[in-house]
Amino acid sequence: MEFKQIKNNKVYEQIIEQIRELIYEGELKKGDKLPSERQLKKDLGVSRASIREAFSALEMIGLIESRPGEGTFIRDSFDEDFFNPLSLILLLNDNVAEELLELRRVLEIDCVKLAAERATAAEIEEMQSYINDLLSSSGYEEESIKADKMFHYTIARASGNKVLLFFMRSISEAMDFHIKNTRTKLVSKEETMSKFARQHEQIFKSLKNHDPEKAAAEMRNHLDYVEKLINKEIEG
Amino acid sequence: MEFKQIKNNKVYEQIIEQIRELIYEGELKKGDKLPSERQLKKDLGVSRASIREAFSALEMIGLIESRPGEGTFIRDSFDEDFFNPLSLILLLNDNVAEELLELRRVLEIDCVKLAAERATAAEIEEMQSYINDLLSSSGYEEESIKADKMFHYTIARASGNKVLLFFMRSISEAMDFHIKNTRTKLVSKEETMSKFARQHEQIFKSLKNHDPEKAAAEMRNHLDYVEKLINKEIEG
DNA sequence: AGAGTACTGATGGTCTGACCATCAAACAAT
DNA sequence: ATTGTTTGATGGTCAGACCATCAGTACTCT
Repeated sequence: MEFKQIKNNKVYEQIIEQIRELIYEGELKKGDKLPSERQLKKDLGVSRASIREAFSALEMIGLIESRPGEGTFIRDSFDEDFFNPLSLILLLNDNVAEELLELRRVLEIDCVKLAAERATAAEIEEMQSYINDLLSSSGYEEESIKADKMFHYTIARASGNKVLLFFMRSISEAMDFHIKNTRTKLVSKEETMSKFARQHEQIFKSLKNHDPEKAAAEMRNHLDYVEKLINKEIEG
Repeated sequence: MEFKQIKNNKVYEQIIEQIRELIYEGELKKGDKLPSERQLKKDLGVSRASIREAFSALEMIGLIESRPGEGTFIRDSFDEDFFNPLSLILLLNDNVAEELLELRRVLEIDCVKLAAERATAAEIEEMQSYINDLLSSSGYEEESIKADKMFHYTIARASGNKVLLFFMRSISEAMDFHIKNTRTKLVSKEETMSKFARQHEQIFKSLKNHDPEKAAAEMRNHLDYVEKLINKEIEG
């Protein structure tokens, strides 16, 4: 005898499933407008409440966007600034700080290789400005942190791989909470920041010369230093 | 003059925000039971509908789980089998197939390095079994695909980095849709499968000997071959 | 005493109908 | 041509109701 697992899907999950399939089949594309809640209520034979549960879930993951008075639309890009739920989930796991550090390391090194091959003139110019920011902002914690993050972020963007960029951002966001205090302590030291700035410059030079291996080596060096500091700070 | 952006957060978003903060502060941990919807309704002064919208969103991303008659709980692990919303978002982007391939390449190579260092005896044994499956399942498409996927999946798990495993799964799921048909065509050829099996064996040997660099090289070789086939299939 | 049964209360799941705020478009007034 | 006004559709929120499910509890029967 063989029994099939009985799955008592909730209504809102079935609604999501249908929308999902429409996306797979290409019937729903970026920017498309979904039917109104009241229309869907008729079409699907369910209550508006269930539809709204489905919509809020889809909005949470950044797939759709509801605008009062207008309607509900499929988002046209996922690289905009929306809350990334991944970081929330990562929060709940133990030892996740170490794993995040490890993963960031491998991703960032691959990232800088790709960036060295593909970075455009505009992106290189942008990186230069963040290096300048870091040099001139010594003493101002917030500005320093921002300049540091933006430098790395721009590298990720210059990799030309949006999925990679998305992953890097998820990791970065998650790390912000796990290592928040540590980060502030690190950057508050004048000496550390000037060393960061110099390392960034080294990475940047290799990027500018489109030398992937050199850039990777410099990034490795930079991350070694960062991780050493973090470990020292964590362990006391 | 400087104006601040007015943000009229929806009620359900504010509820999520509060839960989020409770997690950050450590007041909510894995397996914890949330207050009932009716209790939260009183505490927060909102309707049950809004609370349910918040909950369905949190359930979508796999953070919580609602069980009728019992209550709502924080999930105790995110590596179980829940629908991964990331793959849905990735579907909407153009050229994402190429980016996924590129990203999988770099991640999988780093993955196999870590796995070579850390794989346990049990995991190595598991890999061996999937290699045997692949050898013995020639001709049966479904079994071959499963054996192939499980081999790679086990490597990801053996890396010991759960976040990395999570990312690999997201990529794998997303790729399944973008390259679904292609995959089936690839595996249907007897010749291809036997070659896959041999390459898996090479990777496995290096893993067993805990030789990261060799394993990475073999993986690179394997992925080169796979990507060559995929490109050939896509272009005609 | 032990095992099974029935009741009860709490919980999530769903639906209905209502009211509000917002927006776009058509229209009216200047 | 610009500025208000109206109107209808839409999303946002709420209250109240009913159901199915589950965990105890009290009860019954042996």
